[in-house]
Order: sequence, then structure tokens, then C-alpha cells
Amino acid sequence: MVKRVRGSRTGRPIMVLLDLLGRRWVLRIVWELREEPRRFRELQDAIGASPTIVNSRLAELRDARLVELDADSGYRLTVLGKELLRLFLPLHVWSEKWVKAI
Amino acid sequence: MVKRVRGSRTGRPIMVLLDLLGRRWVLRIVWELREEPRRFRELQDAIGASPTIVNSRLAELRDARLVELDADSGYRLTVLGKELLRLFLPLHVWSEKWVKAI
DNA sequence: TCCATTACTACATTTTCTGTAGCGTCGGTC
DNA sequence: GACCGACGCTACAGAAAATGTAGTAATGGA
Repeated sequence: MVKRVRGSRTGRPIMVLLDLLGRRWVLRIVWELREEPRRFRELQDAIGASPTIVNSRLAELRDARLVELDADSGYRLTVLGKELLRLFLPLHVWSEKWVKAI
Repeated sequence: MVKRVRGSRTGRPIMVLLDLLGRRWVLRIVWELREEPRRFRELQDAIGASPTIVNSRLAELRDARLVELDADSGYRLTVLGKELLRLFLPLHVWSEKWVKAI
């Protein structure tokens, strides 16, 4: 299920993960889903990317079991996706400090 | 100093940060520098990217004050870079769990 | 002077992303 | 049962980014 992709030639979990998260829009999509589910177009408008790439990133995130589509509410984080997001939340605070330093 | 780039149209710190980290090879480079400094070519070989892109990503990371070049030892994380890395370390453990789930 | 090491650049080719238009399905409403 | 809007998603040409390979320029030691 884990695809042989891009930078992750070793197959080590951390590399596969960094490879996935390092793709354009992936972090941003996870971030946009942090509070509530979003519809495809809503998500697309929020991040400002083309539908083509939004769709392919969503497909990758669904493959990775981080995002799922609920027919009633839209795209949302899975349990795994929420765990990952929790690891990322400290970035929010840290980014404020970082911006002041640069 | 913060460039107007790609997805970060708002200029909100978290968006600027997610935009930077979401570029190909950036997370990987930070990860490769987690333990000790690395020479340009060493880094390039480790991640398997072209020198062109390694160089431009390093330039971005240096602009962002996350990485610096020490003539004696090579590229290394700055204090800010180490702080950021610390936020990322939990990913390592989590990625093992994640891979088992997919 | 020669050679190795270093960071880095040039550039043609390949891959990826964008922007825009539109498709197909489904659930109403008249 | 024909129309409409919302929905997820696809097609495709043009633009942008990354690759792969070769090479430049600076530095330091023999």
C-alpha cells in the first residue's frame, strides 16, 4: 500500500512520511482540515491550488489513511490524521516566534 | 526577509512556515542535519537530489535562519533550526506506528 | 605547479503544477 | 420527466520546477 515514491528509496517509515508531507500542498491540506470537514471545492478555494493537484494530493492522503471522504460532511482527518495533526500543532505557536526572528 | 512565495498569500506565519516546509526536499534536508553538520555533496548524496535543487533549498533554509554554513564543518542547523527539529522528532516514533496501520 | 576538496552554476530534458473548461451523478423542484 | 444546482472529479495546453550531467571558481596543501 505504501507506494515507492520520490525521495523514499529506503522505505524507512520516517522517510516515507517526510516524502509524503514534503509534497506541495500536503501540509496545507492537513492544516485546513484541522477543525472541520471541508468540501472539495471549499478546500480548493481555501488553499488556492488547481483541482488537479488537490485531487491527487487528496488521493495520496487517502491512501495514507490520513484523510477520508464522508459523503455527508466532506473531506476530514481520520484518527491517524488527527494524531499527526496533534504533532503539528506546536508549529503554530513556534511559527510566530520564528517570524519575529527573521 | 520573508519572501512572498507560493501558497503563502496571507503572510500568516504558520502559512509561510507550511509553505517552506512543504517544498520538495526541505523536510528531508532538515532531517539529515539532525545529528551533525554535513558537507554540500554529502548532503546531496544522502538525499539523492540534484545539486541545483539542494542549493536552492539550502538558500531558502538559510534565508529562514534554520540552517547555516560553517566553513569548517559544513551545513548545520541553527538554534532556530534545532528548535524546529525538536518539534519534528515525535514524527519518527509516530511514523513507525503509522506504517503498520497502512 | 599541480592536485584534491569545496561550494556552487549552466542548461537541455523531463516531470510536475496551473488555469480553465467541462463531465457525470445525484437529489431536489416545478 | 425536464431542469437545476451542488458535488467530486477529469482533460489538456501552457508554464514552472526538478533532474542529470557537466563544468566553474576558490582554497589549501605537496
